[in-house]
Amino acid sequence: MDESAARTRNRRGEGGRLRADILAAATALLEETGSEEAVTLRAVARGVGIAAPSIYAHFPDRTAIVDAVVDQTFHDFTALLRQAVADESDPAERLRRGCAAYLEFAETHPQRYRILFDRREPAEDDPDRPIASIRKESFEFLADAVRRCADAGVSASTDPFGDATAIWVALHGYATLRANMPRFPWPPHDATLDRIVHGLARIAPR
Amino acid sequence: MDESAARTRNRRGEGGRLRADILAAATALLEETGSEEAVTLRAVARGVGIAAPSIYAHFPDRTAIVDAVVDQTFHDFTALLRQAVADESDPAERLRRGCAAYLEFAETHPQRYRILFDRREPAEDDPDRPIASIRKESFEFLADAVRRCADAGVSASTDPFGDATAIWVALHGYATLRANMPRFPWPPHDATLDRIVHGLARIAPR
DNA sequence: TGTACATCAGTGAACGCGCGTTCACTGATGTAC
DNA sequence: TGTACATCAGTGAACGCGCGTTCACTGATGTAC
Repeated sequence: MDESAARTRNRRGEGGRLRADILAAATALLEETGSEEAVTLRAVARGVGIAAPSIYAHFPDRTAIVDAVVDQTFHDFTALLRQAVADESDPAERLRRGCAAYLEFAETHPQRYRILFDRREPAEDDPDRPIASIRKESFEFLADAVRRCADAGVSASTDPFGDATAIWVALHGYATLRANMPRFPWPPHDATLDRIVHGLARIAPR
Repeated sequence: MDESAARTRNRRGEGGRLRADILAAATALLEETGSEEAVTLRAVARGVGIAAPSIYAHFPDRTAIVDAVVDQTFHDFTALLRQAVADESDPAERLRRGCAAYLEFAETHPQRYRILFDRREPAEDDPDRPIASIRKESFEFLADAVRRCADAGVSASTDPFGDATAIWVALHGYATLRANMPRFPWPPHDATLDRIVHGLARIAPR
């Protein structure tokens, strides 16, 4: 996203590259301004260094750009979660790592995290872009981790689904409040994570 | 907020009544649309049934309207919290009632709750409108309740501040996720409240 | 190897819209005499 | 009790702005012959 550089035209057959540039500019704009409304078609075009109408070759309208950012973000988010727990067989550590990765993503990309979870979902899901299912999927990830702890006897949970829900809301609340209140005297990251994992997943402290 | 009714002009000396009407319209607009950006000066004027410039007699600019809604909301919120725990001497029940009131406000006025906690605070607080202090104050309310539990020996907490923080983020996460995901299979309200109060405030189940 | 041409990536000007804000104003209401 | 007048609550028209979107276009790039 270099606004001043004169963009060199893509070669034939490489027009698709502009799509990636548009997406990158939109993502940067969202992350910088912290506002979905700031991601205007014209602002994105300025970010890429192209004329506004050029975007229409790659996206049907403004909302499609934002939607694409959401899709990309969801992909990045779940990939990070999956990667964080890969190769971890100890169920308690697995849960902890998953939670830590969740918070890490939210801290590294606060606005992209917001766009995933901080908007109200529609009464009925668009079959093409089921935001509710997307959210539920990342929740299921958590529920699975708690279930493993319960199955292994590491957690005293009698209701993994309910406990996973509690963990989820705590993670979400921590992620958003922490981003919104940088000057609050937050306890150390690890201490809060401990509270959440031990207190809510009913795992005894190590 | 009746858009069609022809508004009868306020009598002399009662011009201030329009201020209240503007505030009410702005609040209704925010609560209906769920978007701060939707609270435009012109939309508010339409809601009240007046010409847009009439607002300038009562508010210096658009942001002042939103600020006034925030101030009013903060007042309503803390008043509800205070009232919820008045006359309750049992510390555990006091904490529980405080948490329940917190969630109740967020559920009844989801968008007004959002406007309090779901925006990033500025790097430095405006001395006239210290949003950080406002938030901290409602948090202190929670910290005080946890402290009372610890002092009374009802809670096993060794760090009331840290535990109150954990409760706070869980309440906030629950409030916002619940509002954003009406179709998620939420466990019963009471069960989640129990998890939060018992698991995070370290109070043994009754 | 040269050239005419189709294709593709991207542009510039223009549109109508709603916005925040300003300005000069209007007309009902109350008050002084 | 009547009337002139100041005040107050609120208006209508206009401004410049950035927006999303449309339209006809341009000019470089590759290709067919």
